Amino acid sequence: MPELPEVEVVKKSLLSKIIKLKVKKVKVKNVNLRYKIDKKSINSLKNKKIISIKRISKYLLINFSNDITLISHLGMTGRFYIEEKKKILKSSFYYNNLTKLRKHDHVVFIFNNRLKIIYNDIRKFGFLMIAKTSKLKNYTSFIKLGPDPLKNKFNFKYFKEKSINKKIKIKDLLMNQSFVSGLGNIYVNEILFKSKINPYFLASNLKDVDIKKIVKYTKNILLKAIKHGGSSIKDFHSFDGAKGHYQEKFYVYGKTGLQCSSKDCKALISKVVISQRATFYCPNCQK
DNA sequence: TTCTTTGTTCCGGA
DNA sequence: GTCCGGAACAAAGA
Repeated sequence: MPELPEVEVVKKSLLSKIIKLKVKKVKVKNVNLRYKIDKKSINSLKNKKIISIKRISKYLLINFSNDITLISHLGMTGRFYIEEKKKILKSSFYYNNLTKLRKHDHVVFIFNNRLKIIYNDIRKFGFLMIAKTSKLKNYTSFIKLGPDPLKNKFNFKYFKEKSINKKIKIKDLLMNQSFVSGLGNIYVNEILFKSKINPYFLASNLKDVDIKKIVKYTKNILLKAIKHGGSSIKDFHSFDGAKGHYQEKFYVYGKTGLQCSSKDCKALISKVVISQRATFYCPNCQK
């Protein structure tokens, strides 16, 4: 389930492989993702060069020449993978052969050096969309996003001001993308565990010291996850098929009934549901 | 067949 | 008008 660290890892992989390449062809096998793919607009990528690749929250932005940007959100199970040329094939065969596609491959981008990038999405909750680079700031999904948790703007002062009147559970606040953008269920569970705060605790009741801990561990955990290539649970693999390894560092996510990892704590990790999301915590450490 | 999974949006009540 | 909780939605696998 791609959250900020996973999207950042995908961004870095894409940067290392396709920056400055030119699109030779786009093949759309299935238009029915979260939002229907507009074939005409996605075909406008043909002969355009990749200028830069960025991440906003959990969105991936691939900027092409001629003011075109491909916006992508991986949803639950979206991923990009790479297929490099293995042997010399007749180009007509190479560019048209779709028989080798795997199940749930939906879109194939073929570049001028014959490299292929394939978008695969089992649940089809992700999407690909074309926008004008110069108009990205007007894109409605971006307008309401809160600060990126890794940026300086996400700090104690911001958190305090925004949470002081929020009579909602701290877990719900961290999950709210207009408060801070990029966190998802997995990392919020982990952040609250490290901060020793109960997920049900009301945001307005947090003490300064609690807020400082949350801000610190948010950045800390995300950076560590990025360093480990993200978390490969369910369907996330990085670009070249390699898995991320941060899931091996989880303290509470998916650890129901296992002993808490804190020193000298014998409590078992609880699983409850908050806002229809699985929530894991240590009832002893997170009071 | 039913349940689980996630981010986002919408609706109703306070 | 604002805030908050809950439900709905997308699709597929176990």
